[in-house]
Amino acid sequence: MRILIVEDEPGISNFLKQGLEEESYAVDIAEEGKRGLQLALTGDYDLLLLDWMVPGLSGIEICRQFRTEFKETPVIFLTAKDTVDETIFGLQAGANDYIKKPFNFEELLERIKVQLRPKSGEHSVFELGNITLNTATHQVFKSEEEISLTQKEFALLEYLIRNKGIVCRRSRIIESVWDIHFEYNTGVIDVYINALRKKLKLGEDENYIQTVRGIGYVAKDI
Amino acid sequence: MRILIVEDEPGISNFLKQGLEEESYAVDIAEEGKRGLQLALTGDYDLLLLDWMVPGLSGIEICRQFRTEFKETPVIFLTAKDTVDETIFGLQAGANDYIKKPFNFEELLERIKVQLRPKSGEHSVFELGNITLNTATHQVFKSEEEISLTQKEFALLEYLIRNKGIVCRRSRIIESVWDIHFEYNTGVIDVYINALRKKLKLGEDENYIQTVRGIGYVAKDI
DNA sequence: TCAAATTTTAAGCCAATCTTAAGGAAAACT
DNA sequence: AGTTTTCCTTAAGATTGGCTTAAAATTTGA
Repeated sequence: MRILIVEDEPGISNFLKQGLEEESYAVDIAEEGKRGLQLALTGDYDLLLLDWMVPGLSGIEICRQFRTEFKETPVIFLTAKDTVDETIFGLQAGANDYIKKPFNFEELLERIKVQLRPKSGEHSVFELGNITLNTATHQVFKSEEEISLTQKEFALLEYLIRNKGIVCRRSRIIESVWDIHFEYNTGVIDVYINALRKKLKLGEDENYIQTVRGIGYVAKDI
Repeated sequence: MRILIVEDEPGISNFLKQGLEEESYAVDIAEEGKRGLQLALTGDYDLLLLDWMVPGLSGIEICRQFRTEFKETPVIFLTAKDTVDETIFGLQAGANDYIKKPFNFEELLERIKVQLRPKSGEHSVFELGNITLNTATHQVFKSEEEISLTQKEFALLEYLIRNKGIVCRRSRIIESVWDIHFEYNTGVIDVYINALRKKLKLGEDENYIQTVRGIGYVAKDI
């Protein structure tokens, strides 16, 4: 996996280069905007790390021009700015994620992994036992039969299936599916799990959505 | 791992408590500053989450006084304020990190893990003989077989494994796993040790959980 | 704008889990 | 050996948390 860093502070870029190379990424550095864009367009990278402010061309501008050519390659911003406005601005420019300086390297690494994950073979079709979920067409089938799910039902099922085999904690589910971060003294999850099990007509031997008492739920092929 | 939250808004603190407990931290809450400081100084916590503004004593002041006694224990500020000045002020008071409200629980969790990493050893997978315990997925395996444990069973096993080779006193166990600080004339530990041994089907030659008469228990790979 | 579909809240019920308690077994001490 | 202490084991009561349902709130679509 090849990563391009566009960053004018040698301290930061070298630190990143070393750390990422230890994780066996191939890393190039550009210290100036135009050079950065040139490399980005010609260098066949799998991911871009752009500083918000670089001499020559701003990270934003690099991202925008880069996006006209490469639609899929993920871009992560490193930024000292943290107002919501500018974040949104950055994301509109086509960035996939951003991370605030000073940042934690582990965290950056996690975000890089998240961005690279799709490339290393993510399909839009997921399976769970005899259930098929297609995120592209937004359809769910059980064996041959199509199951009609509402948005939330679909989102919940998708979350569980994407994390197949991993116990999903309630707090995570409520954050990821409902985007609620505080005060969740709510029973929505239960209601939707119930709806899913019902609509999917999970029989005795089809316990694909198991509850883990006190923690949450887990999807299993059994 | 024991965490103290000093926060006067019950909505936030309860949300945090629940979320963190699902991640198997032992959580106490103080809603008022002086009480918070008192607990912090006496409670043997591994990490403090301090709200910037709490009635009684400000988070800053709690942090400063706490630091005169405990140099190592990490402190994270929860703050609605986000100006650089105040952040620096907070960090000078001895905080290890700060996070702005409204924050994302995942992010907070990451930061907590970063702070606790040196102590906890970074990994979420622990081993004891042929037993594997994964705190991230909340699963336990013996050889290939998955063993289903309840919350308390899991917490107890985790505590013992994290302290592998170290004899764990009953009083410590009851503090860390049950969050009981006084009055431990109770037989719960015995009951749960018994349940663990049973569920893990520990045979003659698999005495991974040994009792130390008069003191407590110790986990050993043998 | 009104009706229908979806989402969320709330409450009672039930089952899993947690805790207590008590009798028996094993170890340590006299 | 007898006594005492500590631990193991079991079972029953208390508690918690999840399931289910129905109704209220919200959103969507005609």
